[in-house]
Amino acid sequence: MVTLEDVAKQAGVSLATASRVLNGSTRQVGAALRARVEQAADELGYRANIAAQTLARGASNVIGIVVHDLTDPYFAALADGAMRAAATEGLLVMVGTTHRDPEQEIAYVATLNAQRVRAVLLVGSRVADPAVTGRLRDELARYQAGGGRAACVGQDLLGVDTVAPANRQGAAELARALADLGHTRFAVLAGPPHLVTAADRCAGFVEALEELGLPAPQVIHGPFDRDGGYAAATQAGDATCVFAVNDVMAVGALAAYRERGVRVPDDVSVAGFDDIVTLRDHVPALTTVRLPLKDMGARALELALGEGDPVVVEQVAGEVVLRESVRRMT
Amino acid sequence: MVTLEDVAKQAGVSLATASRVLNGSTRQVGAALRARVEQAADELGYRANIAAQTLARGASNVIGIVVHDLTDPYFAALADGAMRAAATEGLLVMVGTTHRDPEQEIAYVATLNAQRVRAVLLVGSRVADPAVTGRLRDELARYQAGGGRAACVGQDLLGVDTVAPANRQGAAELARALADLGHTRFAVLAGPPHLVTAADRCAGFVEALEELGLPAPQVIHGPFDRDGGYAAATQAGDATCVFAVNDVMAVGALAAYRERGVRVPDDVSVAGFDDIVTLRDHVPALTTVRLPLKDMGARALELALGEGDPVVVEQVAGEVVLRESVRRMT
DNA sequence: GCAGACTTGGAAACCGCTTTCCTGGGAGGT
DNA sequence: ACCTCCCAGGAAAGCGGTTTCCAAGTCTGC
Repeated sequence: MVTLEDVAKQAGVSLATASRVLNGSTRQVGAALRARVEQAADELGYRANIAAQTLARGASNVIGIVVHDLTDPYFAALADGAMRAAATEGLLVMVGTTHRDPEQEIAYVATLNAQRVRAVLLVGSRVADPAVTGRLRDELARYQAGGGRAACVGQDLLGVDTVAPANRQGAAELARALADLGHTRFAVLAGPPHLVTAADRCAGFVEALEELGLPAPQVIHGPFDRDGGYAAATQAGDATCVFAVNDVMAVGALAAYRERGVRVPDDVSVAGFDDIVTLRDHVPALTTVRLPLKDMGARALELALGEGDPVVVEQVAGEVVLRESVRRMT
Repeated sequence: MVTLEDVAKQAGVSLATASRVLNGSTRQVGAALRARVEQAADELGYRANIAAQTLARGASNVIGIVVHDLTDPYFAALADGAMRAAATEGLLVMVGTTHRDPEQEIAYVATLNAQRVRAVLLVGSRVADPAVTGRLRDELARYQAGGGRAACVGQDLLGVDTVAPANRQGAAELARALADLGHTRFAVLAGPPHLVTAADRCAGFVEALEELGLPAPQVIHGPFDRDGGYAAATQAGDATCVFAVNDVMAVGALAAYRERGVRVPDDVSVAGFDDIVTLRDHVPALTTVRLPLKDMGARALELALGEGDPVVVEQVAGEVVLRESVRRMT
């Protein structure tokens, strides 16, 4: 590989001058030398070694993003938002997928720490297990002790800047909207009990129904994905309206109903949560709670990059979007 | 940050010994010292500085993946496949999204080169513009001249190892399958004319029809995305069967028909290409050509990591999947 | 009990770049 | 004309590791 020294030699200047010309500096370099250096670099096809720069400068321009699964459009949208924001800041992005394995998440934070990345973004829902969360917090603390910055999208469980969707409120609003339509018997496809996002959405929904004086819904736990929604839907009893705690599960539920000849929304209404863009053409169109995922990703990056010493927790409100997957009763 | 020197000092050993204990080496270290070093590292919370390691070792364990758009499930699946493969190799992944801007793609390759990444994967369709492709090739050549490895998923345009979906054949098979169902009047929602993937799929389809002695289809160009499919569908004439060159466009087309009250497949049949997983619950279920996207991503990484000096180009066959979005005529 | 072969630990060179510090020369002030 | 100040250019000291090369010790075999 061509090094800066090669360029300097070819241009007949010192290393320092070559560095100042090519890799940015506050110092001026005379026009003549500048031209010679640039020409030499061009002829030789010089590319600065970023590892060396990072080492010398003591700061890198890489950020790390940790998500569960890139093929899940929810994470893809969040990651995309963060990546676009990173690009405008001239930052490079390292992406890690954990496939929901907390150990992987911890390992990834350690690695990003080793990379001395400028910031790390933890995206997605975490389990409430204090042992695992504790170790993740330790690893993050270690990273932050070394000057690293971190932010997270999801719950405020980690003691870092957080962009938190207002899961409880969103679910509660949805519940009220559905009750407004005349529904009284509900089921919740609630996802895993220990997953905080899922639990919050479920709780918000249940509480809102309680406040309205409606009977408690049937709560069915299961995996947080499409197949989980599918399976849970087959267990739902005589509810007139089913709330899946995320859109992907709702789609699974719709598939289950379709296969069994249960008409949506005629026989049963279905609602989800997130408003995944890829699903906007789904039939029937899904009633859901819209979250501004891209903005949330971008905002998380902003928080991570910011100086703010006190830990910031931003609630992001969702917006209930009624579509054809629910019907008015009576 | 805690450095190796801090650890060595705390353990009362030399830098060399500490390095050998903590960061892997062929050399043995005595059990007593080893234990002291490990304890010191643990107490101090030492994390090796990867930038320094990369510099010293002259090799990094990072690979770069360049995709157009992570929120497009096609790229997400490909990237996911590659990332899973990378994880099993213990490699870190740097992901860049270009949003279809060729300049960004070139810039990203330059940056990955500067990072001295082990390999770079270019994923996705490229435009046929020789000027742009030439510059990308130059940048890649420069990278490879420095010992870098590259592979690409898409067309064999770059002179690097390539995993290429058999677009022509897949489209041709699809055409024959549709003709078998009795269709004779076709339209192709063909995407941008200069996009090689789109052009190949269109050409394969058109040629197959020609071979069958059927009339040439109406070819409608437009963007390669959902809205492109939507717009193109509104321009389709009296075809009984519409082929969108990718699934996302097909979904757009289905949306357009739905809005206009055109029934699919009763009034018109629709087929796509890719078999995007997220769309498997779409209604009506989409007839398409299945591509093993995850495997392709993984395979591309394998090729990039491999030693093989001669450039490998692997064709990956697609499989026609007939679903309810098409009907039998007669 | 001793020469020679292996091991183990440490000193120091090196990876490629940034940046501080120093030097010499030209500009500006009086 | 002299002195100061400023600025462009270069030498060299890091940044945090790895690895080569030595030296000293430990084992073996006879």
